[in-house]
This record gives sequence, C-alpha cells and structure tokens, in this order.
Amino acid sequence: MSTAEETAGGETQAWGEVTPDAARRLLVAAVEAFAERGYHATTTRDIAGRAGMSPAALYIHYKTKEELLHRISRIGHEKALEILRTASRREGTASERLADAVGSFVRWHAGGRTTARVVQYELDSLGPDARAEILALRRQCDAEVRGIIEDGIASGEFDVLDVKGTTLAVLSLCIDVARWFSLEGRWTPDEIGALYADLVLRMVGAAK
Amino acid sequence: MSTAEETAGGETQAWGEVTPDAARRLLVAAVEAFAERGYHATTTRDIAGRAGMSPAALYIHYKTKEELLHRISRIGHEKALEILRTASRREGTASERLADAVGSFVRWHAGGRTTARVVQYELDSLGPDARAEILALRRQCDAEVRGIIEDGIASGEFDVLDVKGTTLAVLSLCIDVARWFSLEGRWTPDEIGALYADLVLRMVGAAK
DNA sequence: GGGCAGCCTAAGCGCTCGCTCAGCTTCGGC
DNA sequence: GCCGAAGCTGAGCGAGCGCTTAGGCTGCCC
Repeated sequence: MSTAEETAGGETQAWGEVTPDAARRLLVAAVEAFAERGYHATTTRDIAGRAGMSPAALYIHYKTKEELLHRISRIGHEKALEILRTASRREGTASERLADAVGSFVRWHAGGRTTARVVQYELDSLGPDARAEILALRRQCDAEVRGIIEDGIASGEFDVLDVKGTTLAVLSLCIDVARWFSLEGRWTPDEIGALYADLVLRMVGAAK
Repeated sequence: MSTAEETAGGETQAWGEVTPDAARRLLVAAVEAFAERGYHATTTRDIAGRAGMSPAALYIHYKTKEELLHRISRIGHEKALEILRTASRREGTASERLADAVGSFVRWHAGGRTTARVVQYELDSLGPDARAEILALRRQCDAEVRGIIEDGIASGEFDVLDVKGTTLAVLSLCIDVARWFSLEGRWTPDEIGALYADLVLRMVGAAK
C-alpha cells in the first residue's frame, strides 16, 4: 500500500469515491495543478485542460474553483485522520502504536505528497467556513496523537516534559515531509517512515 | 533579541540594510503581504498601498514583483545561515552547540514568522535562476547542522542511525515552526526554542 | 421516434492583474 | 534663478483571470 501509490498521476485510485468519472478526473487534475504551482497560481483553464475538457466543463461539476480545493482538503484530511485513528486504536503498547501512527502517517505524506502538499499547505486559501470545518478535522488528528502519548506516559513507557508541545512537534515533523520529500531523492516512503518512527520514539523518551 | 522583534510591523528593523527608505518600506510591505496571503495572491497594488505609495512607485525601486520576493528570500536565508553559523562555531560541546543552533533558529522562525513564512514557503514562486541561488544557501544551512551532529558522533555524545536523515528532520522540525506558530498561541518564541532544543537533543540520543 | 435530462463546448463578459509612460514636484549645485 | 536628476503619480495598456450563457450532442424512457 505504501510504495504502491506513486507518481503524481498514480495517486488517482485514492479518489475512487468521487463520482461521476468526469468530476473525479477534474479533481485529480486540480490536485496535481495545486501541488505543482499552488492554488492561486493555478487557473481553471489549466485544471480543465489537464482533465481533457473545456474550461466551462469544470462549472458543471463544481460551483467554484474554491469548491475543488475544499473537496480535496476534506477528503485528504479524512484520510489522514483515518490513518492516525487506525494506528491509535490497534492493539499494542503505546510505543508500538506511536511508531505505527508516525510510520504510516509519514508514508502517506511521502508517497502521496502531491495530495498531501495541497491538503497541508493550501489551507489558508479556503474561505472562513471551509477553513473552520477543516481545522476541526485537524484538531481530531492532534487528539489522536496526544492520546497515544498520554497513554505512554501513564504506562511509564514515555518521559515527556510538555505533552501538547511534543504532540505538536511530532505532527509538525510528519506534515513537513510533504514539503521536502521527493521520489527522486535518496529515500523511499518506507525508509522515511521507519526513520521518523525511530526519531519520534526518541523524542518521547521511549525506553529502547 | 528574541522576544523583541514582534508583531508583523515590528520586524521592520531586520531590514535596516535596505536603502533608500522607500525601497525598504516597499520590501517590508511585501513581506507582510506575502506572509498573509502568499506571493501569487498578493497584488503589486496591495504592496504599494501598504507602503503608502501609488502602484507605479514600486517599479522605480524594483524591476518586477518577483525581484521583491528574491530580495526578501536572499536576505532571509543569509540571516538564517548566520544564525546557524554563529551557533555552530562557538565554543562548547556538540550538545551545547546543537541546542544553541536549534534554540536560536526556532526563536527566529517563531518571533519573525512573518518573514520566515515567506522565506521558507514561497521558494517555488521564484524563477529557476533565483531558486538555484537560494537553494545553495539552504545547502549551507544543512551543512552547518550536519557538521554539529557529526562532531557529536565523533565525540561519542550522540547516537545517530542516519546522519543525513536526522539532519533533514531537525531542520524540517525547525522550519515548520513558521507554518503553525502564532504569537496569540500558548507559547512564546523562547519557550518553543527551549522545548525544541530538548526534543532535538533526544533525537540525536545525547546523553542527559 | 419524440421528448428530455445530462454533459459538454465555443464564445465571450466584466474585471483585475503586472507593468508602463508622460508629466509633475522637489531639491542640491552653480 | 535656472537645471537636471531623483522620486513619485494618474491614467491606462494588453493580457489573462473566474465564471456565464446559448446551444448542440448524446443516450434512455415511453
């Protein structure tokens, strides 16, 4: 799963829930364009062109350009939250669950960095209502990670000075992967996931 | 120095080297506008307006809107590199130097997050030549941090599995502060600097 | 086979963008 | 007191933007 979804176009399958087909093609085209040049530098003509349609076709499926970003952002955040939830609620020690959460979260940011870049860095381009909705999802992500860290402290596995600060730093570290990661670089998503899981366990003072 | 330079307008003094006065006012206005809305969403009319001038005045001091971003980016990266160099070359153990580097680098990103946000996140809006120049400065930042970590390994202070990966993670953690930090939040730049210095020492396995 | 959704395009509207230019004011040197 | 340079403005150009509209082409139900 982790090394399967690759080069920009290859992340398509993640959007299988979006119908009809033309709407999905437009959404995938928008993700690629937003990731490459940013929301404001992307034109609706460019999105429609990538999807093989005329500029007007976009407005049959989406009311505005911002609605595209909103849809992308919500689906992406729901996926991110699902990843963290799955890791948080599995069986195992807090160390195992934290390593799982960080590893899979980082793999998602690295392997699907086209999507992740849009999801994590174009939040400010949304209007107030849409942004508020997305921020609620982000707070849930934060709560999942903080929960694991608190479990680890309670069980004596972790040694943490500032729970909220450390939670923030762990999520920040994972999210920033979307900024710098490149498949042409020296690491695979799996390698970065493993490296980061180790680094985070060190950050929370997990006994080795 | 760390808690002195504050609210968006208050970072002005950092641009003292820019002359004449009107050019500096335009540059400061551009930093604020780019940080708030991003490079592509900012208009030259907005920049000129913030500086109290007509749109045409901008082009007396700068050839294009991109030249403004380029100048901001270079000055900002030079400042960042200077901060890391100073910490790297001082007296002390590798642990002390790494804590100093991370602490002051994070304080700069938090306290001057308006500038830092532009410097760290608008790189892709530069043209190829300008981007190449800035990337060279970033590689020097990377080398400074990697140098400290390698010193710590050589002296036996640090226990690190992947030097390049850990260096990247440390810088990534610091840089991402510019994305989420807010002066209205629960931390001061000094507090975040201290917290992050501790977290990074844990990441490199520094003996406590 | 006629009617009607659903999906799409060509054309283009109104607007704002980055940027230019002719001309005005200010001011130091002589 | 005149001059040229420096700094700035008002007006506006050409281009490209997000988005709309009128109309055509399917394919499916009766």
